[in-house]
Amino acid sequence: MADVIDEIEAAGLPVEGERLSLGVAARLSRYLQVLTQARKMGRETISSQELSEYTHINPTQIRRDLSGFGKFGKRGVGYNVDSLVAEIRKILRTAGQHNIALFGAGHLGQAIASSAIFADHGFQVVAVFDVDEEKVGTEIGDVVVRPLDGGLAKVVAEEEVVVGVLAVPAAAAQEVADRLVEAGVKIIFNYSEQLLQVPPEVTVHTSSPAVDLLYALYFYLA
Amino acid sequence: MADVIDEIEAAGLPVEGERLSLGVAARLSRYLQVLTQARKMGRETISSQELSEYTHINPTQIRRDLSGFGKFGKRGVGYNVDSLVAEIRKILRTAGQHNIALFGAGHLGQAIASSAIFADHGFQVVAVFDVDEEKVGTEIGDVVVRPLDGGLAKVVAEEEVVVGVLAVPAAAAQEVADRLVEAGVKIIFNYSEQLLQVPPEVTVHTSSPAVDLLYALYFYLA
DNA sequence: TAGATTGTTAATCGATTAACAATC
DNA sequence: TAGATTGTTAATCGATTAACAATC
Repeated sequence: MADVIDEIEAAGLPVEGERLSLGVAARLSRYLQVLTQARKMGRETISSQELSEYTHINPTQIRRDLSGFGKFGKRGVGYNVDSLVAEIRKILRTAGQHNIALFGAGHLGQAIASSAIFADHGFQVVAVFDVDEEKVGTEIGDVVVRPLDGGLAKVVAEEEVVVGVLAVPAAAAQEVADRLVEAGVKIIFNYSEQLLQVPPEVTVHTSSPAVDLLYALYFYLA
Repeated sequence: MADVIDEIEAAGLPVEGERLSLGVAARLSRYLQVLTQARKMGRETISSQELSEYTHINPTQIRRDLSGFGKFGKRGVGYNVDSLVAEIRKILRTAGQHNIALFGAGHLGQAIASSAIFADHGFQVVAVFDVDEEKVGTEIGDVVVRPLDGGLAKVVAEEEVVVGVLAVPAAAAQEVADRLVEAGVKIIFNYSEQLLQVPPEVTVHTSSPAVDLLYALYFYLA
């Protein structure tokens, strides 16, 4: 049996139950976003060619990624949007609901809280924190803004928060990160420019639109 | 001479004047962001190990990327932050100033306009457009909000706008994209969830924080 | 049937990694 | 000198691409 798995792996194909490679997981996430949006637009099927146009990922790569997990497409037609969404969610094991705590109720925080993009992928903002006393007590979405020291650890535990999103000024980001680490949060999403220091078991994702722009510009200018 | 270049290329090293590979350009952009921030924090040198912690890119990969363009580091010490910023900007040919037009003066638009992240990398918001008549005429940063049909093509030409940033609702994104294409803008940065249709010479970058989150979550849950 | 698109192969290219001498 | 970190090699692994038979 181990021989068979070795053989499958040698062929470069993903194995059920195995951890996905970084690249495959990243690409599947991108397919999922396009599919989710295509579904909203009423699309029933989509081809690897179209997925490629929206993700800038090679169509052969897309077919290869997907065919590793099953025969999801129909030749001559493409992939059924609904069923492919379900399949990828199964593969990524993110079919459920995940709770987020948001820090910062300024423009960025309000933009995030009111964006559909998190909700579309099963993320729900269950708590918002801000240091500004004028903002504390106001409502964002249907969540009341709490003071920063308003029982963060308790909220994380009770609401099963798995992700902390930082939409605070750079100067405040490290302190909030420290509190999140202390409360046991393992994933931090950093929208500030601040470089964060965290223990190795915590993952920080820094969102950097300007970096993407530099990169796009290079190919435009060159 | 061509033989020498062939040999260098065969060794996998970048050649002066050649177009960078997608991967190298993307990674250099990320190094640049971390270096920019490290400089703000008063750091004078940084090691490949530290760059790796902030970018999640392998330290050997980082040294390899950089050594392809010159010997920028000091053994036992690391890289000088200031000079490495200058070197990478030279390599990416993005040392200059680039102008942006922003669409949408809501929470997201205001967050973008007031963020330091674009400014840090030489991008300047030179015009803001919005359909909302109440917002038209107000100031964001030091730019007055214009009506959406307020001479977009003229602004693009006169202010040398190279990038259009969409911070509008999904329903409005395609129309703005069409107008940008018509005005000759070749790079569109899309913060809405909308999948945009554009001609092949135009590049769309869709910023998708939720996608990054899905991806991070996969490794946390698995 | 004709056209389109998947699933898959095979060949190439670029990324990743460990290891270590060179050297600050 | 001792410790740290670069620059570079070599070996492996994963991504990319073209091509095309299978089949809807």
